[in-house]
Amino acid sequence: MNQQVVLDWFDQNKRDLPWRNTTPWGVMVSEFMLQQTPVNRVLPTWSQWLVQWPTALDLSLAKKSEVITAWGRLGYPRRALRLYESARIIARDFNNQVPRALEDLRTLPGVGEYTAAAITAFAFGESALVLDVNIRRLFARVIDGVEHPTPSPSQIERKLRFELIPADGAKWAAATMEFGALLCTSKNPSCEECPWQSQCAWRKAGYPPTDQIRKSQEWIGTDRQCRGTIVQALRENEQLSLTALVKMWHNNSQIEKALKTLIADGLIETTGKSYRLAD
DNA sequence: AAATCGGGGCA
DNA sequence: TGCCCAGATTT
Repeated sequence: MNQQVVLDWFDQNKRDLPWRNTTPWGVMVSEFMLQQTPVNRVLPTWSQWLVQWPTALDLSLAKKSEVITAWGRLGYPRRALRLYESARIIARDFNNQVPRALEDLRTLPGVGEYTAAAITAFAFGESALVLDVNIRRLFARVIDGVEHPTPSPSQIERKLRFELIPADGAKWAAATMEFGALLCTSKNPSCEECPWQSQCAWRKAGYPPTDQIRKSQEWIGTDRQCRGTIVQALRENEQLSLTALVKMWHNNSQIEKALKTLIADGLIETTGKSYRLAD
């Protein structure tokens, strides 16, 4: 994969979002608001929020009723209360500075795997495995050849996406996210404008709809069938990469389980990068 | 894994 | 109505 294509596209087409140039606290507020709420609806509320409470300490001194009111119509107001509680913790335990360490971020209420990685990348400019719905959909299409990603990322998906991160991991996260949000959209993607259209696996496959793959377990098949598919593929090929195996089955978590059991049973072995039949 | 968030907006 | 949205948490 040529990562530079997306990085160049990002330089030319990125939106001028206010949280691209702000404090770590500003980034953290944006990430809370953007959890399941579209960018355009967050914009005005975010600007007003940072004028009212420029730092975590400022928010920690507010009343709960003020916080709920300022959240406006963003939805899921429990996010506002988690941000409020996180602000109090940051003010009390972190000297009013958003913590840099991933493990510290994860202790804050409302900061899950995605948000911790996003703050690492967007607030501190450090490389992190950022997997939001936009990025996951982009890779599902270009690499895996399916329309939609699975409901939640598996260990194998994390590993494969981690291996794609180039030197500037923070820019990579922003660029792929913007790409998914503006071009590789969930509905009506702009494939004709996509710089990756010639190598997109989903396009090559004829844009098959994958709602059934995503939502129906029966369509995928049993764990036993998954193991059989892997073994048969390894009989026909000397060795296969994880990418190749995932393409074959499309259900990452099931592949992951099947590979573990096959290794435990001594049927296959791995070098870390590829798999082959055991002697 | 699946439901829930005492959600909201748009086609 | 159904789908989508820079997810997190609980059971």
